[in-house]
Amino acid sequence: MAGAELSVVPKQFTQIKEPELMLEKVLEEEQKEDGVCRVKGHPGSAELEAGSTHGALQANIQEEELELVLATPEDNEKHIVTLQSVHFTSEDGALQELGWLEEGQVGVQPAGSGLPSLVWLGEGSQQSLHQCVAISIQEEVYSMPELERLQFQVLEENATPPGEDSRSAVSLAGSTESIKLDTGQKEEQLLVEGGLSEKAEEQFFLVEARPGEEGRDEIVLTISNFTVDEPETHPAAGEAPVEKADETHSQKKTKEVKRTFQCDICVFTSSRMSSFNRHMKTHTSEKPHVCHLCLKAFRTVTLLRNHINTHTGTRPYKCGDCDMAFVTSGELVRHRRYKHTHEKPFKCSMCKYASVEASKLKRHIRSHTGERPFQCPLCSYASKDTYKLKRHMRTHSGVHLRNLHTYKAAEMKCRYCSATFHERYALIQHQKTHKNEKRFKCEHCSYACKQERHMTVHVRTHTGEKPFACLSCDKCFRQKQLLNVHLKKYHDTNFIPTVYECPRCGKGFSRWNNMKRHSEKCDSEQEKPAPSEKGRRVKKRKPAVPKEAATTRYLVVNGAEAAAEETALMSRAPSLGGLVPIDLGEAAAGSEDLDEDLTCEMILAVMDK
DNA sequence: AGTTCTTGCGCCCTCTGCTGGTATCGC
DNA sequence: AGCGATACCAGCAGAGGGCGCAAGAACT
Repeated sequence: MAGAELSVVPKQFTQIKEPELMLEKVLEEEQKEDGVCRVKGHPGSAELEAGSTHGALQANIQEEELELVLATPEDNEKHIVTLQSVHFTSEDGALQELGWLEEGQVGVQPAGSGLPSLVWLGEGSQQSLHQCVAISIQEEVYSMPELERLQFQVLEENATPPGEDSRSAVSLAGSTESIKLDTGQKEEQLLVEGGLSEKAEEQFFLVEARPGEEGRDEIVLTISNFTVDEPETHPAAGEAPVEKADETHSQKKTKEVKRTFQCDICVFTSSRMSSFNRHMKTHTSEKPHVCHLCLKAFRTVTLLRNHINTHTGTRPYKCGDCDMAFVTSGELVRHRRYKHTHEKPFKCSMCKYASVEASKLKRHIRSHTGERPFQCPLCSYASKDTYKLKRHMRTHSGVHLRNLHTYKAAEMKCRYCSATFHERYALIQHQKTHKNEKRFKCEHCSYACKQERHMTVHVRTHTGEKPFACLSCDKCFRQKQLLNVHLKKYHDTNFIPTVYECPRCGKGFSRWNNMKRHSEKCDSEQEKPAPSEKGRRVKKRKPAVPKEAATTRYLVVNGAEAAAEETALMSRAPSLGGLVPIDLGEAAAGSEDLDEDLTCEMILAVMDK
C-alpha cells in the first residue's frame, strides 16, 4: 500500500468492549451514481489511494471526517480489500492523549502519518478471496478473555440502505475460535422498528481471534466477509484465485443486505425466519402432533408422519433393485449408492478411499491424521470415533460394576431374545449367556465355537486345506497369520525376532511363556525359594513389553473409594510410573476380590517403596 | 406453508489384523 | 519326560459399510 497516507481516528473500525461504550456515531453513507460508496467518519486529514486489480480503493480523510471510498471496478464485481494492521506500540498512549483513541479502543491509523500506523488498507490479497480486515490489538489494551463482546462498525457496500449503519455485535465465545459475526441483533431491532423487510438477508462475517506473532503481546482479529466465500468460487489451497463464473450472481449475493436470526438459548443461527421458528420449537416442550396409535407426541407433522410409518410399516420409497424400502427419498438414494450404483462422491485426497457419505470420509481422514478426539476418561486410550470408545469402555466394565446396578424404569430388552431387564448389569450378564453360546458346531467332530471364522479355520484341520501358500517356498498354511509369521521369520531379512531372556541364566527364548516356564525351573535350581514364596501361586498377567523385569508396583491406599480415585488419576497420568492403587484394608480383610498372590505382590510393592 | 432434497450425526454391525494364552505336536 | 515349535482359540482395536433420524436448505 505504497503512498497511502491517512491521519484520522477511523472509528468505522472501532471495537468497543461493552455496549455502553459503543460509539454514538452513525455512519453516513452516500450512494453515488458512479457506484462509489462514501462513508463519513471521524476527524482526520489524509488521503489514500490504491490501485487494485479489482478496482480502485480510495480513502479520503478530511478534517472532521473520514471518507473511505470504495470504487467498484468496471465489471461491478465486488473487489477484494484487505486491511492489515500494524501493532500498537508504546506510543498508543500518545494516541489516546491526542484523543484518537479512547481507552480500550482500537483505531485505524493510516501509514505515513508520522504516528505509528495501526491499520493500513491494502488491496485484495492474492492469497485470499475474502474481504477481510485484520486488526491487531495489543494485549495491554485487550486480553483474550476481555474480547467477549465486541462491537464492530463495518463499512458496507453501496447496497446498504441509507441510514442503516452496519454496526454489528458479536460475542466471542472462544478466544481462538472462528465465529460468525452477524447483524442479527441489529436487525432484530430494525425489525421492531419496521426498518427491514423479511426478505432482507444477513451479512455474515467470520471473526477469528488469535494470538499474534510469537514474542509479541498482541491479538489479531481477522474479520472476513462471509458472503464472498462461496464454496463454488473458493479456490483450493495453493490455487490462484479464479474469476467467478457467475458474476451477476455473486454480485447479487454480495450486495444483498443479509441478516441472521440468532437463538438466545443455543448457538443456532439461521437466515430464514421459518427455519428459526422451527428451531425455536426444539427448545420448547410443545408437541402438538400426537400419534393416534400410541399417543406419542411430535413437534412437526413430518415427524409424526414418519413415526406413524413405523407403526404401519409404510416405507413409500422402494428400491427397484432389491426389496429394501425407506421412509425418505434420501435414504433410498443412499441405499442405492451403497448397494447398487456404488457411486462414491466423497474421495480422499491422500489415498484411493472414497465413500458414499461425507461423514465416512471425515472418519477415514482421521486414519491419516491420527486424530483421536474421543478420549477414554479412565485410561490413556483415545478413539477416532464414538463407537470405538464405547466399545473400549466395555473393557473397564469390571471397575464400574456399581454403575451397572442402577434400577432403570424403562425396560431394557435383550438383543438376542425377548427377555427384559431393569438393571443394566443383569442385562449384560444375561446377554453374555448368548455371547458364550457356541453356535457354530463342527460337522466332523465335537468342536464348537462362537465365531464363524474360527469354524472355517477349524474345518481345514479336517479337510487338510491350507489355502495360504508362501510364494517364496512351498510351504502352505491354514491361517493367514501363520503365513505372515512364516514370511517374517524366513523370508524377511529385516525381521528381528523377539528374544525373551531368562533373567537368571540369560538363555533366550522366542516366546515369553516358554521363558517364564524355564525361568521358574531355573529359579528353583539356582536358589531355594523361601518357605513363604514356595507355596505362592504365580499370578498370570500379560507380560509388559519388553519383558524385562515386568514387576507391577502397587500404591497402597486406605479405602476402596480412594483406590478408585487413584486408579482414575493414574490412568490419566501414565507418567506417574504405572502404580496400581489398591485398598490395603480390603486386602487385609481377605476380600475375595484379591487373591493371595496379589496380596503378596502388594506387600512386596510396599517393601519396595 | 408444505414438501422435497441435502447434510450431518449417531448407532450398530462386520471384517480384519494383531496379540497373548493355552493345547498339542514332534524331536 | 523335557523342550521348543506349531496350532488353535479368544479378545481388543482399526477400518469401513449400512441405516435411522433430525434438521437445515431449497423448492413449489
